[in-house]
Amino acid sequence: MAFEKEHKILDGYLRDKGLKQSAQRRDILNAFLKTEGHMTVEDLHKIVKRKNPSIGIATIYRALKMFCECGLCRELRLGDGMIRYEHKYGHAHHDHFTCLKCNKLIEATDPEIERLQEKLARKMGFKLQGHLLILYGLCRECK
Amino acid sequence: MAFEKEHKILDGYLRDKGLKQSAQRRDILNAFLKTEGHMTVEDLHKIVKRKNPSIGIATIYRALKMFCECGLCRELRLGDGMIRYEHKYGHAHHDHFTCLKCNKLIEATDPEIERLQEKLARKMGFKLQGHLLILYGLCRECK
DNA sequence: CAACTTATTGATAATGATTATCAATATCAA
DNA sequence: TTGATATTGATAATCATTATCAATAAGTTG
Repeated sequence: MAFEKEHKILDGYLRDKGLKQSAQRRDILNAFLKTEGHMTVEDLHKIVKRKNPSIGIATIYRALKMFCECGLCRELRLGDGMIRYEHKYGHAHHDHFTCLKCNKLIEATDPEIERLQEKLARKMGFKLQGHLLILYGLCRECK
Repeated sequence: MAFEKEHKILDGYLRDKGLKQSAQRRDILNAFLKTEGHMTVEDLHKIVKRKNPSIGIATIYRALKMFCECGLCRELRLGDGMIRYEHKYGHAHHDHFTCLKCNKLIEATDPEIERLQEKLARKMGFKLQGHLLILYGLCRECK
């Protein structure tokens, strides 16, 4: 299954916090890492169930929250009432474009936009720590 | 109370859709318009209650949804689990900056960023119809 | 290895914002 | 004035997420 680096990050986090390991959490991490895209908790629950049918959904919630805390995962609130999760470790920062017709979600970045955000924040006297940018519209296929 | 223009917009919308007027909705619109900032449904409910103590919260939900449909109001999902509402009519487009310490919410815009978003979307083959940009960090007072 | 402390798990109850339902009432056109 | 129908307010339903809790597993210490 590999993913040694990611497991090492999780293990380091557990050690730092004095927490314990568990087979369930390892299974969830593997399923999370091998699944590309922007998962919902329910999506991941279904996937992990194939390997461990008795896993509870509360455990998925708990694990994803922990993965976010140790930098393996990023939370994504697109305004559809569900939190989505994507890989963070080893992935450059990016924003998102969602198609209003087919609901496709695509990653997008522009370093120039990032730079201007910094500049705007500075101009207003703020210390920028992060941002959320979602572009809405019609994708190539739907427009 | 004035706000003639905004009431005219609402009335036109009602006429177009074959809907009826109501004193409650007019009260809600006045309360909405006279309140600056980024209101939550509950905020507005409290305010309207001062004039009409028997107004139900469901009516506030319904009215705000309608105000959004006719362009008087904009919905704002900041990821804190509640939808916030702000004036849209007569207000230039703007994005938001939220302070992670004091939760202050401030409006911000940069026409250059807007332009680059258009460009980025075009480059990816998308037709841009809107965007959501929230900057997170520490404000002048908290940093 | 055994005993003990404590984190984890899975089931399920609780939460909380929003939506749907419904009978009573208000609006508006004929 | 009447009839059709939109609106209202109360409240039940929904649904994603969180909290609770007893049972179990992990890891530490003697």
